[in-house]
Amino acid sequence: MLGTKPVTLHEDQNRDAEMLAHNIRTVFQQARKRSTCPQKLIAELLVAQALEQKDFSIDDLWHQLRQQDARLGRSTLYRLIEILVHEGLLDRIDFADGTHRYHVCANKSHQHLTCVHCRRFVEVSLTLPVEQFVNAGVQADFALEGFTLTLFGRCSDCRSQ
Amino acid sequence: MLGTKPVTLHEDQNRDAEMLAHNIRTVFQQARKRSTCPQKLIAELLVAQALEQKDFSIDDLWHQLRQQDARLGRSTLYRLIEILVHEGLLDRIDFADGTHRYHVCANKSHQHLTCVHCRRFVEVSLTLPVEQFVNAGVQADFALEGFTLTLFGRCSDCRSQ
DNA sequence: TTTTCTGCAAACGGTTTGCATCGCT
DNA sequence: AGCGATGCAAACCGTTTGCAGAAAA
Repeated sequence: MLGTKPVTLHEDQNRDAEMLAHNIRTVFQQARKRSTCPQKLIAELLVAQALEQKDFSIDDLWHQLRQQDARLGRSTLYRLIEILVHEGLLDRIDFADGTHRYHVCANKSHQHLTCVHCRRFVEVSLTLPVEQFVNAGVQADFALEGFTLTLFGRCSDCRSQ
Repeated sequence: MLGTKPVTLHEDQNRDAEMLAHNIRTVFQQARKRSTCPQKLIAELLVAQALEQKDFSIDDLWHQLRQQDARLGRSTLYRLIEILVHEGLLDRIDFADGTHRYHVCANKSHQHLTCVHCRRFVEVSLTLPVEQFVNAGVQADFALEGFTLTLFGRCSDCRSQ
């Protein structure tokens, strides 16, 4: 497996990472009047998370951030994360038990496949009958603004247990 | 508007209500060894909610139940609701801000249209490319067990504000 | 220096838990 | 009578808030 990936993959990843970093910085600048150390640390950490395609809880982030700055407060993290979620850079997945995890948005589709057992999830890309959605909105007298599709299943690891 | 509905509608509603009441009773009997007053009150209330096609929070239920039995405890309500959610008779809709409301399941599709402003929601029935979902599951090595589709929009009341 | 943002600690709100009591069976 | 379910109150846990102090501009 290793070595079979073309070199351009790394270049693409770098480009994506730079773009994401830029987007995060921009959103922070729009929302706040001063750029600070916590903002920088969070942006860096999220870029790393995005590269690894990992999802995370607030607590995960906080523990990692603490390793860089032991004084960074939970409330700051909540405040900054809220901004990013609101601006659509982070996506929040709610689980049936009321917990939730975040991940960096690769695109705006919000289509996920999540494991009902270990809760890991992957993004999927499906072709959906969006017109039908809009029609359903019209019939119920709703102006449609978006949608979320979550597929539930059991991943191979959790099936074999 | 009133009086235009055919008589059969009422008959259907009664039939649905009886079926639902029966289902709830059955689920309680499976899960618990004794049938009690709180179980009965909750079953009755849920049937009423289903007929009115209303969604509700735990707190809504609790306040209504209190009117019938002032001693009914919150924890009992949580415990019994959990059983019904687990058995699929109640569906829980999570909102982006971490709150959630419940409603009695009309079917197993879990397709909703929710207002981003007032959070009211209606059930919709769409024809979705389920095969595609299964394929996506196969590709990610997940055994698909179900899915949830939520459409977000703004209802007419909230648009005019 | 001014004003914004942060970190702390306390408050908050919904949910769960331990336990004595109630009430089905 | 026996034991399962309930009601109460306290614990819990993730999140939010108020405020004094730190640090951008």
